Amino acid sequence: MPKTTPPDADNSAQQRRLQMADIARLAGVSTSTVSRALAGSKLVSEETRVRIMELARSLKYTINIGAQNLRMKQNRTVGVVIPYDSATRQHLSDPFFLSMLGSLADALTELGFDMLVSRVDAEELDAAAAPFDTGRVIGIILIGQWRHHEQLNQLAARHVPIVVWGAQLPQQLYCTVGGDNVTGGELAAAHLIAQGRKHIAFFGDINLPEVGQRYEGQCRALRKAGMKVDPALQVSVSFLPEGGREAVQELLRRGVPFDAVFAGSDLMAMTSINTLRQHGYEVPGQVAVVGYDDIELAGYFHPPLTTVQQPIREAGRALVSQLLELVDGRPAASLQIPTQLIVRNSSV
Amino acid sequence: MPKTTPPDADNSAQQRRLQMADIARLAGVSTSTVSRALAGSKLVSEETRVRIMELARSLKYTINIGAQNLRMKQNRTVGVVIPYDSATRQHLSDPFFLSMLGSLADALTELGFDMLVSRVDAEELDAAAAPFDTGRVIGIILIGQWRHHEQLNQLAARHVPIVVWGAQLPQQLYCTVGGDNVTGGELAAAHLIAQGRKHIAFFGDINLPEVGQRYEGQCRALRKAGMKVDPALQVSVSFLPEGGREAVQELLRRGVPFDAVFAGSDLMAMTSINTLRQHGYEVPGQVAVVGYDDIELAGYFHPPLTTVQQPIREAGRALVSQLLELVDGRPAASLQIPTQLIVRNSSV
DNA sequence: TGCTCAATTAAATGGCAGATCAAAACGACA
DNA sequence: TGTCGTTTTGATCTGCCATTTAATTGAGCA
Repeated sequence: MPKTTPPDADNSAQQRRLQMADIARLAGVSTSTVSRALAGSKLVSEETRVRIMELARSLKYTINIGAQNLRMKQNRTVGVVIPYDSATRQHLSDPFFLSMLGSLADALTELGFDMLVSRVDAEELDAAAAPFDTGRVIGIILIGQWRHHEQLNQLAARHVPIVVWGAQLPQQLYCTVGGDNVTGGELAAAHLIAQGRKHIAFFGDINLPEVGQRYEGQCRALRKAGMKVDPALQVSVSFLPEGGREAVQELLRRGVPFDAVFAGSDLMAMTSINTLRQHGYEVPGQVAVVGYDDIELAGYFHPPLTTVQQPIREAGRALVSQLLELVDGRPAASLQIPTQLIVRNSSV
Repeated sequence: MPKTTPPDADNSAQQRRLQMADIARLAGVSTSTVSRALAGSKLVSEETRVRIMELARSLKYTINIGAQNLRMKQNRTVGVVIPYDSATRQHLSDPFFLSMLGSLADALTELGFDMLVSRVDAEELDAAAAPFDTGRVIGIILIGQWRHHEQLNQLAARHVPIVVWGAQLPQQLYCTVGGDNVTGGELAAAHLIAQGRKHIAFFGDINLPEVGQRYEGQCRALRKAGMKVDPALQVSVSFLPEGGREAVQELLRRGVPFDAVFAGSDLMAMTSINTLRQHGYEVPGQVAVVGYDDIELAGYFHPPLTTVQQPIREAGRALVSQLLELVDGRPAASLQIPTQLIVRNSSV
């Protein structure tokens, strides 16, 4: 090959990103001065600082964060990891998780942090730490604990700063932030009992810590009311949208009488209602239904859905603040955020 | 506990991130060799490469991506920006946008890219380029064009690699990927006409490019059927969930007879149906309703919603591939992805 | 002239990659 | 045994883009 690519004039000229040295040259000062000026240091005179800042703004110059991070050994990016179930391919689809993502985005933006989102196979949660291991983020917020308690413990043992949205469990080394699922479940069931319902079914996979606690809450409410817990009324189904349909069908197959359903998520409640209707049941007339999460659509559903509201806004903030504690090397206690029953028409 | 934390030098030792030099020392080789080994260069023997890689893995060492990016002038992070309307505070809430986020996450993950998510005030779209200007991402995908055509043009003129989800507009300097809104609207309206509906209302802010095109599609279908377009049947309301309710109320106030509604989004269709029902209208008996987007819940609504399906999966992939074209300095044509009418019960 | 204080600069640093050159190990072959 | 060639590794130095420390300059003042 006689010639290689043109030496300079090429596309580098048209596109090369400005760097501090360029600003320095154009301003007739050294890079040190530019650096200090842009950082607002008192070591430069007011006059030159203003001059440099204006020049930078007019040229749309911004400091290269990567280089800055390298030099300062700091970083203002937080990793948000959403595990997905490789078996069911349950992706970023449940509206609740997506709302949580939004809430985190708000909380992080407010504090000037960036949000690096990634999805990992729930079976290989080790990979969740990758953005941390490679130095891209200062810590990880994981949405959805599922049943991977052990793997999460391992991450925490490795000193990966990580905060998990989910339930508190015994022997837990990592920090969780979650709603008060037991109370939430109790509120929901107590409400149904107060409405005179006698046979309250529970839909949801009670092996998942959060769902299990909600069921525990229901059982507590039943006991308090002097009613007995009937295992035949508990149907374990996945979190997938079809879950509701499957649960209703399974319940009908069992032939157990029921007059109320407490579903582990709003999505499940909605599909349950639809399926119940297809089978000729009236909601709430014959079967009262209560969901969980209070996703945005809950109020717009037909009938408007009674549900336990998850404190999304506070959750986002709490997750972030606990993570920052960990990042700073302080211990971060797990938090439980109060939940609230929102009564709408699906249960009264 | 009598003793405080163990004495020796170590939480610095335990906490300091390993770097290449450490691995080199532990492996008894030079950093050059480590670098070459981890990069898979042929200049190291198979044997030492394996040895070094195993050592690295056992120590959970990973190359510092920031430093690597700086050195190699490369980067595998893409920015995804969601504008929000500061007036209405419409946040990351419409399920459609959230699904899009999920789809992008998939498409990017598949190609080994990271996703940096941020939200910016729609009135200050300049800020959308910040993650690019600061070198954190190689380009920007913007979800939601709204009415900020001009600002987007400016960004493109600045050579910010940016791809926008939205409608193609005249004199557009930036690349868009979007559904075929005109055809989508036409399909929806033609379907309603075929069902014998005579007075089809349209709900949605037609100043938004995408919505405007959907309305245009409806008008085209009407004209083709020899029906005339009645402006009184077009109700401009925001994309907020309450939009549906407001639109129904406004339409009733106008006193125009109608027997069908084509709503600009599924969310709006759902709230419209609810409001119609409250006012004593049967859906689809008296009023047929068609939505737009085919969000996950559409099929689980009551009645299951007829809607125009947005090609989310393809959209995510297309957005990414066009962005990568731009990043590589090639021009990227705007794309329109075909849409499809999903007929369910709300309209038949 | 000597000295202090403020403003600025030169130079080192951060963690890694790549290029170059030198050194060493190894085998082959005369 | 000595020479040559090949393969593998080491040492060094520079560049990426910024920050920071120590050094330098200039002005003001006794």
